[in-house]
Amino acid sequence: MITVKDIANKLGVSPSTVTRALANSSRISPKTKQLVHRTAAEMGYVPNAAAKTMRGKESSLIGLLIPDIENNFYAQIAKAFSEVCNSHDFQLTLAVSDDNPAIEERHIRQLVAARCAGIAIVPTATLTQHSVALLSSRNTAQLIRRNSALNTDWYGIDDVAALRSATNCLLDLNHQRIGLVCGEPALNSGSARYQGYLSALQERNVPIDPALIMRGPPRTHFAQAATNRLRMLSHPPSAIIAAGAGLSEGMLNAVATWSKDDQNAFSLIGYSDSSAFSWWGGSGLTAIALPIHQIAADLCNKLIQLAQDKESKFAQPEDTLYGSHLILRGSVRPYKDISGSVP
Amino acid sequence: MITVKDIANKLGVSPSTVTRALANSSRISPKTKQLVHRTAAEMGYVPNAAAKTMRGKESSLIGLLIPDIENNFYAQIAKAFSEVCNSHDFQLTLAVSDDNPAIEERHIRQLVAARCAGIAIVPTATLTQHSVALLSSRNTAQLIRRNSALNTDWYGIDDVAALRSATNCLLDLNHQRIGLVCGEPALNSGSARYQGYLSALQERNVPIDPALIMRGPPRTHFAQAATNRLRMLSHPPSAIIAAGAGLSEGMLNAVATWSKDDQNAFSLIGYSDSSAFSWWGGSGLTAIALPIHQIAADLCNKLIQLAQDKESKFAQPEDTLYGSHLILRGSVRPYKDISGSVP
DNA sequence: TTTTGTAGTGCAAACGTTTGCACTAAACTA
DNA sequence: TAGTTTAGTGCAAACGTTTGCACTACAAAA
Repeated sequence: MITVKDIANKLGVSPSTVTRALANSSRISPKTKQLVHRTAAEMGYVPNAAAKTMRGKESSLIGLLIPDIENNFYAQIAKAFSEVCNSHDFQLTLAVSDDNPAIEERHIRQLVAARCAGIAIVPTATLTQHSVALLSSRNTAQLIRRNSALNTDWYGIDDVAALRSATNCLLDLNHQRIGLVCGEPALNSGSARYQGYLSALQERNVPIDPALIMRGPPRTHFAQAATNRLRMLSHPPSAIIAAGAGLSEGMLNAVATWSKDDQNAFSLIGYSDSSAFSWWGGSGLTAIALPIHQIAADLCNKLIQLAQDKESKFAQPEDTLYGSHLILRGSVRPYKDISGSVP
Repeated sequence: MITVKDIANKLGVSPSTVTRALANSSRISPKTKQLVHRTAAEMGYVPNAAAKTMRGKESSLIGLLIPDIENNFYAQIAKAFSEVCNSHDFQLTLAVSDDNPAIEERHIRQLVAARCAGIAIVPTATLTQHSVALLSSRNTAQLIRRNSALNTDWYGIDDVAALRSATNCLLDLNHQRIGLVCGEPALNSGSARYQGYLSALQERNVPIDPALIMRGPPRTHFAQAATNRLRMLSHPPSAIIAAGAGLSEGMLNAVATWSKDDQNAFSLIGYSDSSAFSWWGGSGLTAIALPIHQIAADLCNKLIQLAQDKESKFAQPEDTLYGSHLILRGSVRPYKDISGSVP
């Protein structure tokens, strides 16, 4: 591989002149600059990022650590990061934790070893102590989920409002028994969504049936099982809300195995809209739509800004909340009592 | 940040002893090893990957360059890469080209600058000359698409067979006019899929109507427009095959805007199965299923192996083909002539 | 006792880039 | 003319890790 030294030798100048010319320093004569640039291009010079990192203390890598990449929600985040990184000449490293704290720690160690300029993380509910320690002195920000052990910026959704509006939508259509598939209490996102659901019911004095509330790990598998359990209840709900991106996937996987009649017996609401939801079931899946691209892009920009501004590094961490809105599709229908007790 | 030198100073030994101890060299006494390991952990030492790269000539990064990440097909690839990289202590850097050769070149330059141990690429149809030159001396492999300007291994699908079987499936159900939404001729994948379609028709002596064949860039937008054009034909097809992952997305986006009657008037086949396809339209989308996780994992393993075995580096590039199978769902129905000309 | 072997450790160089400082030569200023 | 500035360039050190070579003890062999 060609190095600055090779270019310098070929041109009979010193390596420093070459670097400065390539960096467009004002202290190099225009002729020299042009010559260096041309020669570098001719020789196929590509700077060595590792060497640059060595001197500068930090690489131009931005780390993104997410639980899943197959889920469209996280894919959208990755897309936004890719775009922002590219436009600022940073490079994206993707790490997938599969919601496993051990794998997560492994990835964090790698990201720190790479001296990433910034790290964005959707943390698991139970970050290991090592993970916390590794991240503590680095430029880090949390996305969607917020782990209080991490003293960082957080970019998230106003989930209380999001779930309240989803629940209200169903209440407006006379649903009274609304199933909720939700993240476990250890997840702040799960708790906020749960609170939103609860408060909507309470405001209307609708009785709360704990049997309708399924809380567990934010995984597809759990949601699939939970959704099937809701269906099998002796007194089942008439509607189900999946309060998470992975959970929505699980819910839909479950429903896909049901009979047509059963499918029609439940109104459904998913979390984080995706284009696949508009195809769903012929009439589409009603879903909570999030400005997720915007959130991810904002966060990525913030990380890059923090990496570049040495001063702003000592600012207090802030929380940034984003709103959401409901997209109504065919999966939500007005409740009709089929028991016959009321005309 | 803690360095080996810091550990060495604290212990009163030399940096080389520390490195060797951490690397479990047989030439270090067990006591020293244990001491060093403990001290390193206590001090929170995390090795500097850049320094390691400097010495070793190569980083432990694996670059993955794909056209899109929101499409489930590519997300599955990224997932497989993430898993394999993690299990071999490599790190994944993700680059999204959006099928734009200029962005692609930019990313390639970054990947080369990072001295990636291996680069996997789903190339655009028209790689720039610079891109080709940058990749020429690096450990590279192509995935799915194959650009002949790149003299590398290729891991792809037997697309002729895949499209032949999809087309035959429709012919078996008496469809005669089958629309094809396909990648442009400059893409080898597009050409192979086109050939598969053609050969199936020819083998049964079914007339080929060029109006039914839409070839263009492998983008969602193109496919959406093309699908809408097929519907508007004065003599429209009774079935449509989307011969690409992005193209399937476009086709479904188009169909989602149609009337229920029109939706039922067309049998549909998508490319690269995903869980969302099983939800599609209530009865599911028939699709060509690919062992994409396996393909991506195999390729990633190969890249890592090549990066580690110095000898195998000079082997001739090979093509590896994978089979596919059709998953039948409700979107494909037998053809019924509704013109009334035949009973 | 001398020689040979070996276990354990240290020294120093190298990887490629950047940058503070020093230097030269030419162009000004007084 | 002598002193001062300025433009342009070079020298050398530093970043953190690894590794070939050299070195010191001490043990085993002759």
